[in-house]
Amino acid sequence: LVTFNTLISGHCKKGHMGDAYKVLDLMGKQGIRPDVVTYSALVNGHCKEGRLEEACKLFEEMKRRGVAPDGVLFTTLIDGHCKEGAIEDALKLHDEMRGRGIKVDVVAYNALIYGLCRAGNLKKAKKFLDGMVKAGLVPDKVTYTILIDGFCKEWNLHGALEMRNRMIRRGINLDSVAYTALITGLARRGRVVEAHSMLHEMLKAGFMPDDATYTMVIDGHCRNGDLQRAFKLFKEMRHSGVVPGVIHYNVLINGLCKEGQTRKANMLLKTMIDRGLVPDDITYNTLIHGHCKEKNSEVVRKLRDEIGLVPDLAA
RNA sequence: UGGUGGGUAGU
Repeated sequence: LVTFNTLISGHCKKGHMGDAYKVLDLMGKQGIRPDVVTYSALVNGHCKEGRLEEACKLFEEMKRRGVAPDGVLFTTLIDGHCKEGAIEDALKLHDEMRGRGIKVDVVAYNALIYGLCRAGNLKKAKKFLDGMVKAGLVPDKVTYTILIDGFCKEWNLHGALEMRNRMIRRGINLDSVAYTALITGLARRGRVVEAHSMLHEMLKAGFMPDDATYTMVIDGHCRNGDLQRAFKLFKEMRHSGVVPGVIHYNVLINGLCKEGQTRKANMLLKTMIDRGLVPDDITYNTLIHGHCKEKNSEVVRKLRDEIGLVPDLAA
């Protein structure tokens, strides 16, 4: 059973649901009945590919077959619904879970808080935070990071910073993900100076900013029209061991385009290709957008012919 | 053996 479950979970994580079902079939032929772990892996796979109906169908099928759902399976479903924006259904699942006497752990609360944040209901998200504490649970760094990010996305930096303080008061240190969530909030708000100093604070605290952290500080400088600092940081980040990736180039190309420096943007595109990076659809859309604004549709055609980039529908 | 957090374009 464990062997089959391991295989099924592997296929589901890769998004190869067809293969997962082949293994399930094989498993049945061996006379082994899928258990709650098998179903969780499959349900998770369907959730991650955005097929909630399939996930729910399996869930119902499992119950019909007399397999009892547990907390992990409920959390999987709750998270799947939250990510599709179906927060009301996620809350119903939460009720069903409690009705069955299944305990709601930190991971389940985190999934719900994430969903509430995505729905823009920060008030209720905070209530759930209080609720989990009252239930005797200890919010962890994921809980707080979700809330920091949630407040940032609502442009409520005050709320985000409050969450950071609550986190620290609980003796939880910010890690690089939490820092980046905050830095993102600051950078998008045009508060790059603070974002940049937070990057230094992070280094002092012993956390290595990673590619995402640098992306946002570089992007912040670009949004401020300060390409000098953006490029300077782009060079500096190598010293932190961060290898420039497609996203970093995309951010810089976008910055150049926004400043009307489309020729330099093209040069940067060539540079990234020379360095062995593969531009993605965002690179192309960014360039097309920039060139169209400059009424350079000829250049767009040239980029397509010379570099062979294919615009997608959005472009 | 299964579940939760951060980054770029357009929309």
